[in-house]
Amino acid sequence: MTDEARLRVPRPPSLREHVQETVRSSILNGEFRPGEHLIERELCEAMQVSRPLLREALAHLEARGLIDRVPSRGFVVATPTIEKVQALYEVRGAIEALAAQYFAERATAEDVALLRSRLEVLKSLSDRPDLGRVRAATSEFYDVLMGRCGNSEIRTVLEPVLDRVAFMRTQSMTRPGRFDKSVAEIGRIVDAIGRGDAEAARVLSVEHVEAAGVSALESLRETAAAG
Amino acid sequence: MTDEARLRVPRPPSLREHVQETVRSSILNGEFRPGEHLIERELCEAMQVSRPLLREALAHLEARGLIDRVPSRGFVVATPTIEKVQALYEVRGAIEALAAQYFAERATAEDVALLRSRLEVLKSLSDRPDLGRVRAATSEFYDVLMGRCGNSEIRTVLEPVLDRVAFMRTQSMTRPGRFDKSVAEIGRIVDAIGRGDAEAARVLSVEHVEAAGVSALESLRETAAAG
DNA sequence: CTCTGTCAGATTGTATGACAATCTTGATGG
DNA sequence: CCATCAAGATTGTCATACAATCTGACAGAG
Repeated sequence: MTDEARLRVPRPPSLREHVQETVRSSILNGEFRPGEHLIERELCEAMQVSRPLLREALAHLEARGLIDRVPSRGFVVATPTIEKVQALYEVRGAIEALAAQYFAERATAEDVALLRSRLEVLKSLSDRPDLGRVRAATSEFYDVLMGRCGNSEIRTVLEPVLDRVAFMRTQSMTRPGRFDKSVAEIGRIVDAIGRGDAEAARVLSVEHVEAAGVSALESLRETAAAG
Repeated sequence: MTDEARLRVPRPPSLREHVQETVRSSILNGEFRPGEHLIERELCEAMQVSRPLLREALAHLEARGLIDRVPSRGFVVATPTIEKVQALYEVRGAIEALAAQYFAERATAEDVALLRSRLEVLKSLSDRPDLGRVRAATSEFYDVLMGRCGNSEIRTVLEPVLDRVAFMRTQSMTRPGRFDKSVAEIGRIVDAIGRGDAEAARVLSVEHVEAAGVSALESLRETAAAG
């Protein structure tokens, strides 16, 4: 396995993969709004790819829950209802707690140091919270947490969940004080991990995601009321 | 939402959906073995559908982790390694525990009664464990557990995980005594749910899936050693 | 006899164009 | 203003095509 990974020659990402990531990131950063109808011909022209290829990519994104298929109408960007967001945050809490717990139990000192360094990046952004930077730093933190917690499947399960609440997350991060609180909570989780206190890491993670969920639901209700 | 669900007129499953389910069930019941190469032209001919349509279906299954894409070689049925199965059972435990916990906290008496009836079906199979019947009954039990636990997203997250260990599960169920033990464990979970003891339901679920994982890994090691 | 290079065949990756079924929209007429 | 209908847009699906790449076999070199 080590050899396999080390000797692998990097392949250029396939065209389909590229299409998929393009649509995905367009949704994640809000370029395509929830409920928006994705018109295949338009996307094909914009990206200069064939319709079968685009539809393959969309099928992939549909399976991940990022878009919905409406019969005879095609694909629309998934709309987060209150119930769905609530449910997603509950699931996210359980899985993230598992990741934190395993990280505390299984990670090496080097892994913990890396996690700490990602946390430092987040902390350094507290002064001037640039949305793009915050997203990138958060994503890198999760990369380490999911990638080195000793359970390779947590990533495959958690990633779609994070994608589906990504838009909520950036919205709730802009709420006054939420970002600092969030970083502080994550700091306590990392501290628990550093102590090797898996149970504390687990509980703190559940609480952290719960708080994040409350914040996300608040901003969702606001925008729903405003719209 | 209630209206939406109640008023929906049943649509015939689209062709693509049908293709997808056909390939999926062929993998789940072991007709396509792990590692097997899926040749597109053959599948197209067998199902009498076009290649773009088949590839859409395969893209969907790839996103769910049931098949892997090998560059320039196409799709192969995902191979469960020891590490992956271990990791999947850990994740499954966390999510299933969440479902059981919420079921205990949120379900109505009617829901609990329905869950109990599904359990009775499982118990009734203890005498003569027919593999097909066991699978069907287990799947129906999970349908109720996931569908009525008060969190609609648990299903979307747990289902792919269950799919990916489906083959392991049927294998480990045939181990002497495992099925009866499994049913007994599930019985204790349902009892806890019936008492409204969410914490017990959670812990018992984690333990149940842990035991199931041990059994699955044992049979995986055996077949690995035999092959 | 083993290794290496090469070539044909098989298979994927991707594109084009097409057409019926269905939905939406706007116009028409009451 | 409302109901009806026709035109246009869009999806669902197909057949076909072709270059790039992989596989396996075969031939030649050491």
